[in-house]
Amino acid sequence: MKDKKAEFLTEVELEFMTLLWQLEQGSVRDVLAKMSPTRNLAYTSAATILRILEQKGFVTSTKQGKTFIYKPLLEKDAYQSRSLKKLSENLFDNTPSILVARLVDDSDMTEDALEEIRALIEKRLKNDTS
Amino acid sequence: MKDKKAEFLTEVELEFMTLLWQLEQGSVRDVLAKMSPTRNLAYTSAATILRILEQKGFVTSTKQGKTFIYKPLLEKDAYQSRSLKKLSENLFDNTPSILVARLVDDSDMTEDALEEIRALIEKRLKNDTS
DNA sequence: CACTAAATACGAAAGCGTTAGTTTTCCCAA
DNA sequence: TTGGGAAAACTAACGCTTTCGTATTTAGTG
Repeated sequence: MKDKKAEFLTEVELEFMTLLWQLEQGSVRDVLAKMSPTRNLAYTSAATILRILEQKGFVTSTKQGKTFIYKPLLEKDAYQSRSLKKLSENLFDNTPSILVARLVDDSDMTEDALEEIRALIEKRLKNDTS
Repeated sequence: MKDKKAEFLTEVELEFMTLLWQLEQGSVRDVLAKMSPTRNLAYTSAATILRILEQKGFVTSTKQGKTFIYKPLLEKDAYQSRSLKKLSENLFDNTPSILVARLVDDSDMTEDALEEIRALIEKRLKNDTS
C-alpha cells in the first residue's frame, strides 16, 4: 500500500511535513502537540493525513510499541527546489531572473536580506560548479 | 454575481490567465485557439472556466456583439508577487535569501542568469526605494 | 419580424482533499 | 489472563475543481 507517486504536497500535507521536518520524526501525538493550540484538529484527522503521506511516499513509518513513528523521506531542500522549479515554469517563463526581480521588488525585503542574497550570488559566481 | 474573494488561482485557472495575459484580452474562442492543439478542451468547458474566473474577480468581461470579451483584472506582476510571498512563507521561513540560495543551487541555472540576478541586486542596493 | 447559428447559462458527474466519527486492534497493568 | 484504554483502520460526508452535455438566449440576416 505504498507509493502513489504524487509530486507535490497539498496544503495540509505541507503543514504536516513542515512539522515533521522540525521534529525529524514523530508520532501522531508528537505532531499534534507541535501544532498551534488554535488549530484544533481531531486526532483521527492527523492520523489520516500521516497515513496518506506514507501512501504517497513522502514519509515512512516504523512501529514503536503500538504507535507509528513517522519520518520524512522527502527532504525539505529537495522539496524547496521542486517547488521553485514548478513556480518558475508556471509563472515566470522559466526565467529565474524575473523571479528574483519580483522578489527584490517586494517592499518587505530588508537591506540585510538583499546583502545576503548578493553574497550568495557572488559566491556562486566565483567557485562555479555547474 | 461578482467577487468570491479567492486569493489564488487553481491549476486550470492559471493556465487560462496565462493565455489571457498574453492576449491582453479575448473571447472563449480566442483562448481556445491559443491552446496547444493537444489540449482538446470542449468549448463549454473553456466558457465555464472563464465564467468562474469572472465570478472570482480575476477577470472582467464586456459584451461585443453576442460574445463576451474577457480581460484580466489581476495583473501578472501582482500575481507573481503574491505567489512568491506565499511560497516564501510556507516553505522558506519567510527568508528570501534561503529561497534564492535554493534557486541558484539549481544545476539548470546558467552563468548568464546568475549575472542578470547579480545586476538586479546591485541595482536594488544602490537606489534603495524601500 | 421570424429564423438560425452561435454563444451563454445551468447543472451534473467524477475525482480529490480535508475532516472526523465509528469500529477494530492490541499493548500492558492489575 | 483479561479488560480498559489508546492507537490504527475504515469509511463517510462535504466542498471544490474540472469537464462537458443539454437547455436557453440572442444577435444579426433575409
